[in-house]
Amino acid sequence: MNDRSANPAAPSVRDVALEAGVSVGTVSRVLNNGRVSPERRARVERAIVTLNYRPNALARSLRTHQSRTLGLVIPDITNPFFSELAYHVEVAAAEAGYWVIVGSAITARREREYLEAVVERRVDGLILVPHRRLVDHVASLGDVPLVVVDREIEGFDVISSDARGGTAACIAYLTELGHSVIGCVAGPQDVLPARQRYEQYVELVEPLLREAGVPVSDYVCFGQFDYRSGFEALMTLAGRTPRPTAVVTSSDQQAIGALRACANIGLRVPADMSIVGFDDVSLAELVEPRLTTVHQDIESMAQHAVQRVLERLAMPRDSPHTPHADVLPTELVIRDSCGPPSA
Amino acid sequence: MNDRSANPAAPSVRDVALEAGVSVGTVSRVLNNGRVSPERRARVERAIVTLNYRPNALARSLRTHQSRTLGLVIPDITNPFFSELAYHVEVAAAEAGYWVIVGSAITARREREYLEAVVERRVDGLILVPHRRLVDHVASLGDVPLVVVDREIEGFDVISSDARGGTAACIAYLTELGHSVIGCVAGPQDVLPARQRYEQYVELVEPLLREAGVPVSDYVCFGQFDYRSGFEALMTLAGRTPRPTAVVTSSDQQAIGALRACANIGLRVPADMSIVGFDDVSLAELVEPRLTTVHQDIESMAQHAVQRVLERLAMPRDSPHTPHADVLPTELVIRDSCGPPSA
DNA sequence: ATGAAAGCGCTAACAT
DNA sequence: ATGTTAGCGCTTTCAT
Repeated sequence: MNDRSANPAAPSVRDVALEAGVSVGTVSRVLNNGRVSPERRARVERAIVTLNYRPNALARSLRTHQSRTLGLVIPDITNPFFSELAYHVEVAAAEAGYWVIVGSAITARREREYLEAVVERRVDGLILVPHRRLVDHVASLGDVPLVVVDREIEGFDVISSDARGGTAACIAYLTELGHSVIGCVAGPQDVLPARQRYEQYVELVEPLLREAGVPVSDYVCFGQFDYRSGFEALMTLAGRTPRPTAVVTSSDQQAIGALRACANIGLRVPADMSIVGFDDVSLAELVEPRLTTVHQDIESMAQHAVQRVLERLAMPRDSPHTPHADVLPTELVIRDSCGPPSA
Repeated sequence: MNDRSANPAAPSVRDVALEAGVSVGTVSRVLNNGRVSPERRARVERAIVTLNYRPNALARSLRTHQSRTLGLVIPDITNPFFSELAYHVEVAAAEAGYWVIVGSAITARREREYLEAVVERRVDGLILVPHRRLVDHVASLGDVPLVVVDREIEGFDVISSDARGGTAACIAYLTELGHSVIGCVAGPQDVLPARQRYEQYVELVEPLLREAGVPVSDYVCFGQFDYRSGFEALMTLAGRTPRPTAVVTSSDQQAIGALRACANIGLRVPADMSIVGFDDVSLAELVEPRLTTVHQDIESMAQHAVQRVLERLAMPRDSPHTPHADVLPTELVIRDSCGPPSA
């Protein structure tokens, strides 16, 4: 290892002690608000300023077995849902005196690497939005307190929001408006909330479609959560006969992609086509038309996640615990992208 | 400190050595690909698996004086420009075998805290997008290699993109289209690229406006980089007489906010109003109409930043170095939000 | 209240 | 090639 990369001048407790004319123990005590006479405390503090001393968090954590750091591993920091989650997790953690290391794990392999890196860094706890359901590698992580957000892993605490309820609210709203031929842009089915949204859709819409004599399967397109999937799905759905008059999606990004597709093929929203999103990211009310969507309280999810992980970390490791599941309420936000069918 | 929060069972090199019947030195050597006989190597590797051992990165860094970690401190992870930057920095760093800790510092105070935390964690280098120009606290950080992105701090390496050139290209394009009364949504003037965009605008548009007998100051609105500022600015600008037929902005988010405002007051884009963005975040081509904007190569900025910081970190600390400034080219991407003035 | 000293988990220099 | 050991910078007994 190249030792030149060490900061040659970084002062240590020892240097501070020397400068202040006290022992290292005393320096450590002022650093940690221990009992120190005012006179010596002042001397130490002066020395700290003089030397521009900064405690080495590595050494400190090594000694105390805690880092006051949480790890957050998400699939894609570029996705507004996750970047907002990251933001709120940071804020909630900071409030409790914790830092967070976030890792954006675009692939499952990368996720595994991140998880390991973060554990090797001895974070005190872990918040994870895993890629898929079956994450065997979490088991090998040791007994770091871990909470899963927006997904589900057997045996761990999970924080999610009420996907079924949200979807049901969408469908109810649309049928009330007069729609019956309702399409669905579904998300990846190995992701829990996407599956729930899909299942709830089928449960509610299949009867309607059967009445019209068409198979539900023709009115569902599976894809990712991204814009492109929404775009492509809408192109497909718009080709069905009878053409759906409304489409529910699994993310705002899909919905915005669908909006784009409508614009491209001359379908007016909502006159010719109603679109409903999912998530209510801040962009939702800035597109044209403003998106009717299902609001997920990301801030609250973040707060619950941090609280749970801190809770786990405060209890003895071997204490028995049943995993806890928090399902946060979800709410339909009505804006401009839905209306009665024009036919 | 509460010792219960330590992982009680986390095995150490010593445990592995015991299990494998070798010395700690040998274990360390297999961990670091040193010379070890195949036979003992195998024994150690087996022990590692058996114990589910993970090296303690803290102890390792403490000993070697390097963490193979970079710190990235940005103003707001929620802003797509920065989240894309974060993503690409992570990728570029990973390629070189480095991890990155990202901190989203919404306030200047928070920025200072992050910078300190990250230095205390002994990151090998730092990439920073500072809040304001005058960041006295970076000086007190010690001599960590630091590169500044998209801003400028005296004495440090900086990576930026050609804001002036980008703005000039917008204006040229608009005048070619026939516009002369061009408004401007400016960004915070203590942020370098925002100031450059503004200055370039004034330089180019003031002569045009003077001809029309109106003061430029009436055609500029200052704000943040966010949607709301763009929205509000456009509302103001649309009230001027003569009404501008085109507006240049300082970010895509501003531009999207402006698009919204146009929709609200019944201004068609681009027929009644041309809008040009800045940044070309992935969202730009997904709004309706698709945004004509100035493309910044975020990926390239990220790569340059990582490369520079790695470079600094490889050279001896006391070696003389003139700060380097990389200004990356910028490019006008023509999509649908601009057209000739209809009047 | 303070100093001396042990030790957190690891690597690297030194012996062998 | 392998074992032994000092020490990275810190906190925390244990004496005093």
